[in-house]
Amino acid sequence: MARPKPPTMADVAAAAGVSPMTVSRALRKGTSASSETRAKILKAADELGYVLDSTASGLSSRHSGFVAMTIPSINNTNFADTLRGLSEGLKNTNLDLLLGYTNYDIMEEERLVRSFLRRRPEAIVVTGGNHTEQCHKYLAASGVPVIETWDLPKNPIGSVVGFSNAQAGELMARHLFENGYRKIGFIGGYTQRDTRGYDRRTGFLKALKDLGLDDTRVADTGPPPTSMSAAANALTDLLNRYPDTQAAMCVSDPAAFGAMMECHRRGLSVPGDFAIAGFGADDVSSNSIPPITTIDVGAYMIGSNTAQIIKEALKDETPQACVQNLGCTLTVRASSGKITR
Amino acid sequence: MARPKPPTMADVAAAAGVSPMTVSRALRKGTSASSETRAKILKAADELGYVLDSTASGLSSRHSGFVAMTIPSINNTNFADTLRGLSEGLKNTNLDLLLGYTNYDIMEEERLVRSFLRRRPEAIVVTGGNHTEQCHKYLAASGVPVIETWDLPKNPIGSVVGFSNAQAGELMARHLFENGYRKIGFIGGYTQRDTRGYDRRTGFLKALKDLGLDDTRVADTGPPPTSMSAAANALTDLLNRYPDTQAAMCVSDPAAFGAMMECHRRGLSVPGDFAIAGFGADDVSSNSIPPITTIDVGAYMIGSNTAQIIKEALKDETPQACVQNLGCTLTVRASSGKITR
DNA sequence: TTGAAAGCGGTACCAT
DNA sequence: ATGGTACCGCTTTCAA
Repeated sequence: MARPKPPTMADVAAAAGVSPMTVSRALRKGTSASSETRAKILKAADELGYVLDSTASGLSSRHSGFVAMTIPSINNTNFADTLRGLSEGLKNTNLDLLLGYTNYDIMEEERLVRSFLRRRPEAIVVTGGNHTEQCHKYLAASGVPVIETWDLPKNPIGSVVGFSNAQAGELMARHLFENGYRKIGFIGGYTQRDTRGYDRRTGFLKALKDLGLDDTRVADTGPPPTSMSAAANALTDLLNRYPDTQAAMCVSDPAAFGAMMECHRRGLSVPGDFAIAGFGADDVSSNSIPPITTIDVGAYMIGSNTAQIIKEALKDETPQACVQNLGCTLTVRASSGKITR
Repeated sequence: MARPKPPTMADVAAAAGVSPMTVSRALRKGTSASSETRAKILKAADELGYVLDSTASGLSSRHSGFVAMTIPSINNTNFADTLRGLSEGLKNTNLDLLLGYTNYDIMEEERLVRSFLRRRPEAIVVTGGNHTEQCHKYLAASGVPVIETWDLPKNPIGSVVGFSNAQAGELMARHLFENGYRKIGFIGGYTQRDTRGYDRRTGFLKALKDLGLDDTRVADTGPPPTSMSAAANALTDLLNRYPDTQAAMCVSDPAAFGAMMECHRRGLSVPGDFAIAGFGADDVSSNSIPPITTIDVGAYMIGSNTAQIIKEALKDETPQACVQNLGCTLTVRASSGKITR
């Protein structure tokens, strides 16, 4: 492509009648430069349409000025909240936040992490604690602060801001039990591609077993992200196989909504005939009729705490990795009211 | 921070007993290198934990190897679909896709675009056609292919893959009219922050006026993204001010869902007592009860066509900017069934 | 406050 | 197939 070469600092310097070094200083703040010279330089830069090349400045200064973050999906209230927390937490820094999306695929995550690390981010935030072996190696050897989120990995690479997905599942199982349900199923989370959903399911089923209940009432929803209609189909499947099931936890709130709508279409009232619970404190769970019992994981705080860790790490000579288990809380709503049968 | 300096190509070269130049070639494909040497080099690189510095290689080769994309929100099915289309369309290239999110704020977009352009992307994709003056200047002068999406800007900067949001609004107004509704409102889209939502509203109201109807029945929902509960409140507000309103279009499907739930809570059946329509062909609109009439904008295709344009542009000596109006289609569902009163 | 020189870590180009 | 050299565009460092 024979596109015109963008102007360089030398071009600006020539136009302003100063040395490139002076331009470099004038364009940054906190550096010594007479306001007169600076004005002249800014004018020249503007006229030329000059844009600083951070490829070059990064190479020279050894500061890329950005934080990398991988997210599984960009259609998810939860990750959106985490991103907001992180983004707002980094507002008062000079760090840009660049995102890459993995589509819930750890192979894709590996590719993405590799290409991020080549660009030498100041820190890297990943969603989840399950990575390919190679990806784990990359991160561990990267030399930059690594923060794993939304999970509690067994072998943390660096810092962690998360919660136990298994515990979230357990929490919900016990809630349904306490409300009188005994024949309880789980919808979604089969595939190991979404490790966090899988962990929730595992924790949920283990709790059922510990409570002496049947832990085989499971319906799959295909690969994540779980669509509402996939969850609706899974509910049908569950009821076909276990017609006496009284309640189900779904891997996410949108899934729970999909399943609940299927209940309604089948003439089952919720929770009168069938109780539903979700995960994630999504907008849809508080607005649906009935509102859906869910688990709130403090997604925003995951982000803001992560920002804090990054800022500390970049300040410190020898940053300490820290592991934060933020826990999660049950939000009880009408969809899982006490059993009446 | 006194972090250890990562190994460089020279380190790998020394370890493998070859010149840096040979390492450079061995690490790329499609270059001449004996398989024996290459193996030796790869081994050395792996042992040292070497990761190519694309800051440096980009500076030298003048190829950053990434496409930048700005998105307003990462909690939105529509943008997620566009991203998937773009991402899959770029799979067979060596281009990474890096995302930045603007939170529906064109000032934030300006900052983001500036920092993206400093990193010299191979192309830049922006959502929307409304930018700050400065941002427009940056993009126009960037020298890289610019693709504006999800809109039909009056002064395109480069290529465009979008549709007319105003036309989408008009389409829906005419549909409601044809189904017998005469007292019709609009929920959301007040703020100019979300230009696309604003355009839909403007087109909708203009069509009402052209049809000889009252075009003042508007309820605001605050800044985007419009939450379900904000839309529910707006519905209440609309009915308080115009109790005889028969139908409303909402700025998005989640908003429509929120408004519809509010109808149900107030004992209004949909569409019997009040008709609802949305925008965006979101999952929630096809799964809710009743399903919601919406407008499908072919979000995935916006992404895949954009990928195509990028590939063409990077191949060509003199890339041609192209403007694609993909249009949008009405999807009629039960929530806006023919008026019965 | 300003400038000159050196180099950040790679690749293009030209030799061998 | 491999190596040497210049240089990408900027900042660091040192000197004036």
